[in-house]
Formats: sequence, C-alpha cells, structure tokens
Amino acid sequence: MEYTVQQLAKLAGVTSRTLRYYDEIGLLKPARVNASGYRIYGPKEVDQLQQILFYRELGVDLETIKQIITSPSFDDVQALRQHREKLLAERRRLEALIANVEKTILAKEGRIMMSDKEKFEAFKQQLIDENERKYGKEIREKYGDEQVNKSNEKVKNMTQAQYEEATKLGEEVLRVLHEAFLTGDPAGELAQKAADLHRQWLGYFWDHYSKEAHAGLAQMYVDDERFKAYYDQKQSGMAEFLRDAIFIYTGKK
Amino acid sequence: MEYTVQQLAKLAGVTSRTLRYYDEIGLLKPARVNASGYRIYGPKEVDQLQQILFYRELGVDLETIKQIITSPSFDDVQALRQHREKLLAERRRLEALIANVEKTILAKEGRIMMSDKEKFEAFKQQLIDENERKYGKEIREKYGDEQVNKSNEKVKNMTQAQYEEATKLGEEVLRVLHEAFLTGDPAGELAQKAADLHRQWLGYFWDHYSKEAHAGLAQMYVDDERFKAYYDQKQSGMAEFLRDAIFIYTGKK
DNA sequence: GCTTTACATTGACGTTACGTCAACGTTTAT
DNA sequence: ATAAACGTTGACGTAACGTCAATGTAAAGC
Repeated sequence: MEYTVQQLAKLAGVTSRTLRYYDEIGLLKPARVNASGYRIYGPKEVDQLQQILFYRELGVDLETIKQIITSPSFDDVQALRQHREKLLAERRRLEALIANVEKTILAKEGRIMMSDKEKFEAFKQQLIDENERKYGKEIREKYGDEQVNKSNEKVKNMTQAQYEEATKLGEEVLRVLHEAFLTGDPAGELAQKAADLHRQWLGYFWDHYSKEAHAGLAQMYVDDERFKAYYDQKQSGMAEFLRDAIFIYTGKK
Repeated sequence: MEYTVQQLAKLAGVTSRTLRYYDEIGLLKPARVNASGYRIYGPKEVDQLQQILFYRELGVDLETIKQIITSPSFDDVQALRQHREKLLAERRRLEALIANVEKTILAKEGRIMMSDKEKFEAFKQQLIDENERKYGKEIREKYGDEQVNKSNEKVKNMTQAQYEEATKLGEEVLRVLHEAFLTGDPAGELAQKAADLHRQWLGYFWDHYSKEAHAGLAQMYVDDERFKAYYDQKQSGMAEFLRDAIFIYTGKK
C-alpha cells in the first residue's frame, strides 16, 4: 500500500507536520516524491514508523531513535522484544504509581501514616535502588531483612493517631529513663518502669513481642552508633543504662 | 520537616532547576526564603509537589496544573481518586501496547498477518472510537456484530502463508466464475465448480460453514454495493450469477 | 582561622518536538 | 469552472526545562 502524508498520518495517529518533521531530520524519509513534490510512503516506511512510535512511546528522543534504527546491526524483531521488556517495566512502574495514589488517599483520610519519602517513592524507582544501596543494605545485613521489613510495614500501616501515640510514648520512655539514670540503679523501680514503657512502645512496631528480641534490641542500642547517639543525646551512657535495665527486665543474659 | 531546594529535589526525584522553575511560574512557591535568599519548603509544599507530579505523570501541562491546584474548589482527595482512574486507563493503554508489540513480533516472524491499520491500533485508541463510528457501525448493523468480529479475528490470526493461499484461491474463484459466466448456466459444471471453490475460500474466514450462511452471503454480494462492485469488476451481472450458482450449490431458496 | 568543598542565588541563552501561521501550487468533486 | 481539500516550503512560536556563567553562603576539615 502507498500513502500520502495525511493518509499515513491518519493511519498512525500523528499529524502531517510530524511526518514532515521526521523527513526534515532524516528520521523517516518517504519512499519517493511524485512529480508535484508530494511525499509518498510505502510498506517499509509504515513499519519503520511503527518502530519509531514504539521508541517514542518509551520516551526515547528522536535523535537516539534515528541512530538506533539506522544502525547496521539493527534487528527489528530483537528491538520489538526489547520494547516488550520496557513496556512491561513501564507497567510495573504504573502499578507502583497506582499503589502510591491509593496509599495517599488512605493517608489523606487519616487512616494510615505516610512518610515524605514514601510520598515520592513511586515517582523514582531508579533512585530507590540507589538509596537501598546507600542506607538499606547495611542495616538489613546487620539485623536481618525480615525484621526490618516487618517493622517498616507496621509503621506504614499505622494511623496518624497511632503514630502520635507512639511518638508520645517514645518521649515518655526517654523522660523516665533520664530520671532513672540519675538514680544510677538499672534494677531500681524507675529503670524497670522505663524498660516496661519501652516494651509497650515496641508494641507499635513489632507484630509480636519476645523477651529475647527485646534483649537483643537493647544490645543493638549499644552496638549501633545511630541508636546509641539517639539514646545518649541527653547524657552519655544512657544507651548502656537502658540495655542493663532491659536485661534485668527480661531476665536475659 | 523543612527542606532546601536540593533536599526536596532529591526526595522527589526532580532537579533543583525544576523547583526553581516551578517557583518562577508560580506553580510551587517555597514556604519562605531565609535571610540569605535560600528557598525553604515545608510539609504543605511537599504534599503539593506530590500532587503536581501526579498530574505531570498524566501529561497535564504545568499551566493547567497550576489552575487546578490553585482553584478554590480543589479537593485533593477527589483529585487523587481521579488520578487513580487515569492511571488505570493508562495501564489499559499500556496493556494494548504490549499486546500490539507481541502481535507485531509474531507478524515479523511470519506466524500471523497484520494489517497496516492494526500496526498502529494501540497508539491511538481515541481515534479508534472515531473510526468505529465512521466505518464499523453501519456494516455491523447490517450483518451483525458477531459475524464481522469472528471473521476479522480469523483473518488477524492467519499466517502470511495462509493469507497468500486465500488470496490465490480468491483469484481462482474469480477466474472460474468468469469462465462459467460465459456459459450463462449457473447450474452448469463450471459454475458449480466456482461455487465449490468459493466455499473452500470461505474456510479461510469462517470458523464453521453452513449452507444457510453461504446462501445468505451470496445474496449480500448482490445487495451490498461494495461486494457487488468487486464481483462485477470484470463483467456486470457477475454478482447475480455467483448468487444463482451458490443458491443451486447449497440447494437454498 | 583559613580554606576547600558543597550548595545556594539570579540571569540568560540553548534545546527538543513539534504547533501554527503564511503564501502558494495540486487534485478532486461538483 | 470553481470551490474544497490537500500538498509544498519557509519561518516563527512554545513548553519545560538543561546548561552555563558569575557570584554569594554554609559546613567541614585542618
């Protein structure tokens, strides 16, 4: 079949200007021009335009498309397979966006909590990998994927009200811990109260409680600088004091 | 939380230039600027940027986005629901593209046939509706949706080789029919051979054969100008002659 | 305290992929 | 024969930033 500009444009769902532009930049030249200068496109050009539109759909700029399809090593079937892969990836990206918008709706309704980071997660999946490499990997290696995932999941699904409660309780832990620290006795009443509050506070993040895990976490507070820095912020030695109190509270070690 | 340009940019996966541009066009102004002229963004701006990116993702231009989100009647939750709908539609479009690329691969491998129109179908779903109104409706009304759909489906799934066979057989039908026409006898040997070839030819388009349908089609060849024009191309009266021969062949009417 | 490095600012010009005229010739339909 | 529809080549306009340049500010290391 042969087509004039407008016929092909209509067929492909583009404007004739687009075809003229593609001719201009040498991306898609007509099979021939007739006596009066009209552009005439043949079956080869039809297929090529289809390829171009696939690439365009994937956000590839025209200059790159040109280089790709004019390359001597260009294999159209292989290119189509790659298109397929890319489209599947694009669909996954869309799924993420859909999940994100649904989550945002729930958050706006106050039914769950959403961190600033989560708000943009779906928009930049490629950056997520980088962040995962930067921050996610080490902590996961140290304390296990499952624990971190579960904890994150639980936080994600907390309501705004629950999150505020947890935050308040967390502050109370710090306050009582500070008071207890002044007594110097991790087995004393105040220190044990702090340990108990800490257990309650954990309830907001862990789906089930065990003394072993609680004691393990207490040790982690001392070993990991990030946690240590948090608990030592008012007074150095607080992380160790909390650990000792929790060890006594749980009867471990 | 408060963010500087680069911090927010990193969070949202955009460049700082983008944020400066959004400030410039009044789409997203920072919460405040500090003493040294730095842009500082607060939680409200974070959420607004998220909304903006959702709209941008859907291909809405920034001027329109501005009008939408600054409108007094703007309801963010409702907007999010609309985003969701649009994204679902976008996913359907992607599904169509994926189906299209898979089909194109099969066609390139010579396993099925693909019309030029089909090659671009997925790229322009909105135009398809229009085409359907223009050409699809009338013929469907006349001969029934199902018949047309089934026939189209079968043609779509034909291999290149099958398509060529069908075309060749179609030409033979015309040739024998022309010879038979010269005898003037629709009940004669040649005319009946033409009717039989026509039945075989139909096998390429219909998924099952019936004498009634065959006779009905023969009548349609006379009634519909498009078919009549095709069979009358060599000699006028051919469509009627074929109908008569098929009526005798099928023993109908 | 000094310096390096990273990050901030405001212009201002460049780029991509066309849209949108204008001015003019060609083909098709009536 | 004439209008309507379609073709041509300029040429300028545009949206959404990218990419310098020139310059001021904050944080970190020594």
